[in-house]
Amino acid sequence: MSDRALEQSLRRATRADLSDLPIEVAPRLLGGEVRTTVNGEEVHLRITEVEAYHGLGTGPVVDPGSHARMGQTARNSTMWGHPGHLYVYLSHGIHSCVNVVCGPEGNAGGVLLRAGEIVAGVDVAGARRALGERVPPMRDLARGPGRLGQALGLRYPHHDGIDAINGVELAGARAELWLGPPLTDIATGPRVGVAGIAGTSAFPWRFWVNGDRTVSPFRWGRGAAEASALLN
DNA sequence: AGTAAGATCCAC
DNA sequence: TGGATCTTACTT
Repeated sequence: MSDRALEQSLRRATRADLSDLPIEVAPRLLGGEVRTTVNGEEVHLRITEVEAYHGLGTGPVVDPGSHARMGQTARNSTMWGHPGHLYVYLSHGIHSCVNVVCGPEGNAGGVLLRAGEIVAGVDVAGARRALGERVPPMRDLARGPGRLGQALGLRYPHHDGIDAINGVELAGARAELWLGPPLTDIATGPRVGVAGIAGTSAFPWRFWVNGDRTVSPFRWGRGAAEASALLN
């Protein structure tokens, strides 16, 4: 299928698409797109890698790796908001990472967008990602959650909570979420950089497009390799 | 009030 | 492999 035909098979996500548990919604986002317009500059990102995060009481098992594991706080309150809003948080004091809020209304949950391919607005994304003179190669423009957030132009705290269903402007930005037909070749595994048991195969809540070059490399979280060895 | 760790990235 | 950089949440 041509890129144009593929693009035309996409449709705007609805709230209903995102009202199931994060582990159910996460694989549905693969092959879809996030489109942002920030300060008049538009970028389209094809999603190739995601991770599901639950909240306290969301789903049949507690997720010890989620920001929402301890209940609602000022930082994570967006995770309790409407499905289709974006939870943007600051990682390591530097990187703005983007989640799609999902799950039954009133429950916390989200899907972290970990990597993707820039399919429109490559120049804009490249300029945002450039460090000095050096512009990263195409493959690395949105490979990893920090890079992805930067490429899309979404930043903490200004854009935390932005509505990607209705495309409501917030702090000079608009965001849209588009979904495609279900993909058949999806891989799963432990989440990247998540500490302890939550970062092991006991929580195979990372989903990616099998064989896609833009998927980020795997890395154990603190204590996760040790915990994984004990699982046997 | 102090501190440790964090859903990361980049250069050495 | 370690430094950047800062917020959050837990400890004293």
